[in-house]
Amino acid sequence: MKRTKKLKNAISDPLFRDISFFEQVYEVVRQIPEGRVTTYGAIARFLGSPLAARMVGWAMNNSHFALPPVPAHRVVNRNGQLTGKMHFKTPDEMERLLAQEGIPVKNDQIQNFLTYFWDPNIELV
DNA sequence: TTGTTGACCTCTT
DNA sequence: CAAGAGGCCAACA
Repeated sequence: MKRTKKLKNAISDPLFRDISFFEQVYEVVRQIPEGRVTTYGAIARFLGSPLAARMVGWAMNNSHFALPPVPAHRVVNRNGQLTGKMHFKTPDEMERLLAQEGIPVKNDQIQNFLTYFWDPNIELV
């Protein structure tokens, strides 16, 4: 499918949504329950591309445009680090949102990460 | 159109 | 055990 121009519109215009890798990522992220987190790799694997974790990162970068809003703060890297915190409105936004949901964060690192980890490959059959 | 660059992960020296 | 490279898909110059 030709999608160069179309996809560009889809990204820049939230109302012009298209089924793309990005959209799939958004869908998964929206399924993350409150107070739980998942990883880029888990999402990538769930979408059928275990090695496409970087793309998930890219998707999150554009998640600001997505409607309905995507809880991007619930996605961290494999170690439970808040690697994307600098891409929020304010650097402490991500940590604040997580803490608000009852997830302890210290030095950009989620404490007891495995306790809060939510794997779409298991939860979403 | 080609090359570089990502909010990353995994396998290989 | 540490370090490097490859891989994925899309954006941008």
